[in-house]
Amino acid sequence: MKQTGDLNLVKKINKTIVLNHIRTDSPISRARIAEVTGLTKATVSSLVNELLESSLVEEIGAGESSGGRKPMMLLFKGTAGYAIGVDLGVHDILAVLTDLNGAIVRELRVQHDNASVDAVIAQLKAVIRELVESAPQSVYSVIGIGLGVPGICDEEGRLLFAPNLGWENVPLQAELEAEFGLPVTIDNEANAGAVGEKQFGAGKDTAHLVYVSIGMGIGAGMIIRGELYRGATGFSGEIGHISIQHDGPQCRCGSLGCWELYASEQALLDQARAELGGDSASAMDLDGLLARAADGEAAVIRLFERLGYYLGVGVVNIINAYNPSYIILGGRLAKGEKWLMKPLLEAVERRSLPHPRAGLRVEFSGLGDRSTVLGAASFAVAKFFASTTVTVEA
Amino acid sequence: MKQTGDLNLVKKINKTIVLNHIRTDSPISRARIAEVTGLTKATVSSLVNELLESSLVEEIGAGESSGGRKPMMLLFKGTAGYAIGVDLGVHDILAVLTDLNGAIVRELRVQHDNASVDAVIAQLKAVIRELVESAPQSVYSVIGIGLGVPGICDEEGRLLFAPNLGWENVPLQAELEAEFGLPVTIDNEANAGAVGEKQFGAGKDTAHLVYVSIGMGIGAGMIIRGELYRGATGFSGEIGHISIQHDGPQCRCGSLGCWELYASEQALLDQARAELGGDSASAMDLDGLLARAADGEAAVIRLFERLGYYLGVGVVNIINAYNPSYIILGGRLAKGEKWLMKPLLEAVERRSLPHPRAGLRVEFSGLGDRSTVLGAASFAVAKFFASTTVTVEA
DNA sequence: AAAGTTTGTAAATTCATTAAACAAACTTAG
DNA sequence: CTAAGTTTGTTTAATGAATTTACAAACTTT
Repeated sequence: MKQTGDLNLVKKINKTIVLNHIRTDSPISRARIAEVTGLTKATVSSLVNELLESSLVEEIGAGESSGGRKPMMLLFKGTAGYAIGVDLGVHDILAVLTDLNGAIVRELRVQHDNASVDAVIAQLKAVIRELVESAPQSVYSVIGIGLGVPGICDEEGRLLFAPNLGWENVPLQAELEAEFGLPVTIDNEANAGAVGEKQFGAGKDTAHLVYVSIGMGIGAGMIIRGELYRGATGFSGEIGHISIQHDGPQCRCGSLGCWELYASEQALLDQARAELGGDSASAMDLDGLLARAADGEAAVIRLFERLGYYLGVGVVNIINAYNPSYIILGGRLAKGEKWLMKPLLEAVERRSLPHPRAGLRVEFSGLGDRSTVLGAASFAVAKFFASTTVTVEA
Repeated sequence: MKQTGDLNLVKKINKTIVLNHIRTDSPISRARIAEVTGLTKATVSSLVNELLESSLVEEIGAGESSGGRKPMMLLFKGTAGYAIGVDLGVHDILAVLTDLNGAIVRELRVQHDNASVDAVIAQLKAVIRELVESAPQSVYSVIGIGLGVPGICDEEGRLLFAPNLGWENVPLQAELEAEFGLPVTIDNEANAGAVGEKQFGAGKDTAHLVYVSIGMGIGAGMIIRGELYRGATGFSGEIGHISIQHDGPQCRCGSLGCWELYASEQALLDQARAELGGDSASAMDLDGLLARAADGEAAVIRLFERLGYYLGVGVVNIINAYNPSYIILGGRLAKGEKWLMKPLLEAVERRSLPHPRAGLRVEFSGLGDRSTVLGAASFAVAKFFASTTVTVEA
């Protein structure tokens, strides 16, 4: 149902606007906020005072005058609370404690051998517990936990299916909420990564971006009209299973010629085994191949370059169908950027339609492997603010 | 910029809610509107009275009592104004006059031979003129014109590129606005078709649907969160140029193995020419082939069935990437539904991921070739209401 | 030092919603 | 057929957030 309007809603809307301006354009004065928002100075004053009282905003002293009274500059108080973001990987857990601005305060990485679901969950809880306990004193303390997982989730935060972990139907959200008594948000790691890039990466001012996570498989998170798009039932973004060869090899998903059979880490390893031969197993994992490419081994470099081409083929499909303004490539394979980028961009240049391509940026993530944790943390922050903020599009 | 809140906004929001309830649930009483919206009876009364004054709503007499005073039933007055929707095809123009409910009042079809851009525009104007002049007397008379075109448009309503018409850079919107002095909205025919299906087809209650228009090429209109998604720069939906064979035949777009090389009307005709041979040209257009298939000619039926398979391959890509709840197939090739549907659904069943497929419907359009005109007309209606209506999501 | 600017607050006004009360119109039970 | 209860829709007063207008404070410029 659509929400009805009343005075309370009006106040929420305007408070949100004021707060968001302080969050993005700080330091800023009351007068300047009034000017850019169209609200009157009196209204802004009143709302700012409430924000000051709730400790979400602070005054940091007078700013430069432009020929009159000096303005009192306002700052969003990121340290009024803290959020926890977790990236549950296939072999490791990366977790961060961030402030409300998304600035990382503390970071923990631990390996896990996925001996059992319970064992990993126990490790997960231990890591989160440590971050919760190390959070600085603050007004709101830890406001929530966000989690990115390598699989698909339903709306109740159950991890339905995570092929690379071998997990099915794990009620992670309920488990963690019971353990910590904090709001927990769970989503696919690609979705979290997309949000991370949108909030903290080069995609900051981008309403339509696609984050492609290239690991053992390929997944995507899509930001549409500034918001994460989850599909009708929450399962969008399985672009690894777009077929780029309709009569190609069988994929475990049941289809033929899926993109990730050509352009994922798994594909790279399979190709390396088939074509390089005779090498030790240890040199045949991703890091081994990256090292050999860095050593200048031509056959390995050719493997990466062909992978770059295949990545390009799939990226072209994204461009023509979605017309995003930014495509960000992340995940473990991003480490091969040096050899992947050129053939990828060549394929994009040659094969995508000119109109959707115009103005498009295609880049590897600048956040490295932190897109997902940061996105996950920002889920928690978003949930914290969601109860008190509303917006209306013009 | 986000819109600020004031009392005026509150009123707009609530008026929109009340009007939309009357539009969708009529006949309905004031008391019932208050009950379902959560607004007080007093507020509803006041807003309804304004709607009555603006002639958008009418009272149609007392309804059934359930043990008290009889309710006065309200109806949306669809005949308070009229809209014009036009589908500019490659060989013909289909235009309708609808009331504000989208009910077709009059329909015109004319052929055009595309002798020149100006000649077609002249025909277009003549058709629209006739519909404008035949519109019944009403409070708001004709409120706008919507146009679906076989090509891509920019935000100023210029038809940038229409390969099958051979047009480039035609400022259609400006031309028509100057001619008729009415608001004109122009968009791709697939986008208009998607809106038509969403408003008037089987996709009524669907927030996420994809309309696939299969003609000489293949295009898509995507409804996301109940709204048409146009991409970052307005060029989304070119799914005909998703490659389903990365090393396949050259497409005129520059890529290889594009879906529409396998699954469009053009593809069918090409395949028929290559494989059937020795037939008269007249039996080689779509209608000819449909007739031959209807006659039971096995070779032709096999052609349609193979096309159905290829359609299925592309539909699977849509399912895995978007996770829509409804995929509607329209366009000229929809006439071949009888032979296309089975292999298409088989491919979907076998190749798409179970989670995104769950609950999905894949159907040929029930609106026939009217999806686009109806959607175009509803652009005009939407624009008419846009100035006075606002909504906020819960 | 005087004049002009800019910032931020204060007081009075506006206006759409809500809450409460009520009149009108109707059904039903005895 | 009357009295009681229900439902509809309007009226009235209260609420509260934004706006308008005015103004004091603080600063720069001439």
